[in-house]
Amino acid sequence: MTRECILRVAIATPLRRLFDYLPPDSFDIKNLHLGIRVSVPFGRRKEVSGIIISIGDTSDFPLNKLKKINVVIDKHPILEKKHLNFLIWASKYYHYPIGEVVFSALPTWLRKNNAIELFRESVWSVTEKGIATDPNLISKSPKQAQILNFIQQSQTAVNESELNNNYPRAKQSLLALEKKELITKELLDPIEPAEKEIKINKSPFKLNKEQKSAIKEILNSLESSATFLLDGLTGSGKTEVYMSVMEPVIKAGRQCLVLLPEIGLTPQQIQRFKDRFEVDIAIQHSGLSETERTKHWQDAKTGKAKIILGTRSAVWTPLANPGLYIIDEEHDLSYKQQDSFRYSARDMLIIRATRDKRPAVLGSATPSLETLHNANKERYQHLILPARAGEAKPPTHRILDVRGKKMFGPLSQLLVDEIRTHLNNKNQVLLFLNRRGYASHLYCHHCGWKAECERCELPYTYHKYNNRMVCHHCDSNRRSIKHCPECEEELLFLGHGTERIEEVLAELFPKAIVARIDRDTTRKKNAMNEYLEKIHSGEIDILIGTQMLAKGHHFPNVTLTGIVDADRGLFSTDFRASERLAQLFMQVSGRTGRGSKEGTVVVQTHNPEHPLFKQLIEHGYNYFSKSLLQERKHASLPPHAYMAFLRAEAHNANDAKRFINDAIMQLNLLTQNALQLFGPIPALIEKRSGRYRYQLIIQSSSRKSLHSHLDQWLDKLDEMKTAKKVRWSIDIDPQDMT
DNA sequence: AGCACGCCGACT
DNA sequence: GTCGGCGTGCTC
Repeated sequence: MTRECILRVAIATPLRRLFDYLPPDSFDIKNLHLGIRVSVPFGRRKEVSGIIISIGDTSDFPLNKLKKINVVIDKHPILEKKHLNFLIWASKYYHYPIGEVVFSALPTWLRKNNAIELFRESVWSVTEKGIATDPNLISKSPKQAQILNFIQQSQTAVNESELNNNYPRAKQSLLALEKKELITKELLDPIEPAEKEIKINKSPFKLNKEQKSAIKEILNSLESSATFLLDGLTGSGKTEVYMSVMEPVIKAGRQCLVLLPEIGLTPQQIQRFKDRFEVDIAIQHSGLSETERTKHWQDAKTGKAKIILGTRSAVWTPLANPGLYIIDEEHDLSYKQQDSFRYSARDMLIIRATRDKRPAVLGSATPSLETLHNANKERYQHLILPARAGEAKPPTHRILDVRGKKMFGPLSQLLVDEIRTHLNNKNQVLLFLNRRGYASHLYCHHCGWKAECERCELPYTYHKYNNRMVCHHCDSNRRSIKHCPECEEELLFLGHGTERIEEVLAELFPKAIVARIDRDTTRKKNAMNEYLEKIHSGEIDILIGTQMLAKGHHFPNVTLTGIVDADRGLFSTDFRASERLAQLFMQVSGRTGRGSKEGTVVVQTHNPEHPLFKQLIEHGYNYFSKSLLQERKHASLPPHAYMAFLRAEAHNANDAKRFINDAIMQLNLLTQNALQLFGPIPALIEKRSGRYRYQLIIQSSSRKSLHSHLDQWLDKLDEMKTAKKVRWSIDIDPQDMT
């Protein structure tokens, strides 16, 4: 019997399985390795890219029906075995199709069929015709003229990345010039550059005792897979600890993967790392061009880059020589992908570190309950940084009971008086309201008509600056109306947004310079940075902001922070709402006051007796989180239980409900009712973009029993008739009920 | 997800 | 008569 060579290939398709292929004719089997990309025929498609996941000599599929691989694309694995195994693990853990997972770990450029093995940088030089051409004669296109001039002036060929840095979106102009035969392109050989000398600059800060001892603890574990929770307020010097630990790791030739929240990966933050470490830094950022991203990805894979800095998806970047894994603000929601492949970058980072026998450091001032639970169980080492001596004093908190008090729109008389005092003392004020726009509802007092988004059946938010009604759930918007379409009476506003505060302040404090910072005012590219500069220079008196202002920034001249509406989220049906509110409360409180200036945080509420405020203010986040963990324990909720959601959406609510009910039946058959099931329950926002959404909560006290039957169950779901009418997905360790 | 096959409505 | 609508079925 001849031994067949069967290649099991992952293909980017929603099917949760591998596909078996035969090697191409007259191909030396020795050159086939795991992690190599191949082009294969797939269904009716002739050329689809896949990655070899395993090689064997048997197939469950009839041998005579196996197809042959068209072309082997790579000589060397594009994903190393170790990394591939990690991806396979992730695919199994999240019960998500292996092909999708494996391909999501590649930069888009390499996901496609014929991409070359190593990214080769383009260099441009002038042709003879180009030398003879006066750039000023290309008068129609000033940009082309500038670029041609630049290349002419250069002694040698110019790197495309340099041109891109000097001239944003230079590519088009380059191609145009190439077409005119004025310049020509060459591809640089991917020569391994001589190992760059590692230069690390001194920290401008002096470390305190706690920082030093935290650094020592982590450094003692560099060869182990210990996980650390670095627990410290903003301004307690977490980043200094990260950098101090990175230093010896990089000196030893190892790499550091650093994850930051989506809004934390700012140019300033990147610069901080660049100032300290003069080494290759690979940045994984959505703002980068595809070629740059591919280049950074490859620098990480070859080990050239010593630091990999990125948001959620950077957790999939391959590393040649991992040394340390860091995740800042580990509680941040942006680390959980909320669609398609719903992974948690924090959890994946810890798994990677463990598999690599390298330490992971999770930083946060307001750790998630999951992480605190693990720290309490001593699975993680809890390192606490107190606020810096001589720096920010903890702010004073005050609850403003606004029941029955005079209101100026969203602001109470009490708050207005506070603002006035602080402005008179030449200090800045920050007002926090997590709602954009002018009014959250637009309704008719006469007949009760409400302006609603038809697709979501939720009220439109009125935005005054552009006179539009915007659905904050699906982003659809339309021109606003003044009069009721039913009875022609004038429409009224209900509920306040940041725009409204701006308006009220303009009346009450006509001389104060007010800046409103939300997604509407920072849409333009550099707007946020311009605002930040003005705030730091003291040009601005009052800042109004949404969530955007709650994280990452620090405003030393702000002495008063007002939480305008603390009541929202106090009584939500989502069991995580109070955790979130507490985190937000702490984050907002941590924005202010440094040095001599003391900060005050005031909270406007109609529920001054609520234990959340009392516990947070009197005992702090740590104490509060302990009592939350107790509650979760009594209620058997995460982290004291393990959860998965089956989510389904359909145009017809009954289709979604019927699907969930069928799914429940199937699961109970498989597990003999061993799992706790709750459903079908409508999603927090039941209808979104025209689809009704229902979910099934699957819960168990054991992770193993939760996962053990899911694969079989999902196969059953694929076959169900009712599944055809819905879009469904599985969410492991779900983070919110939306 | 793609992609093709297939069976019914309004048009060059 | 055909172009094209999106239901259904399949992918080694």
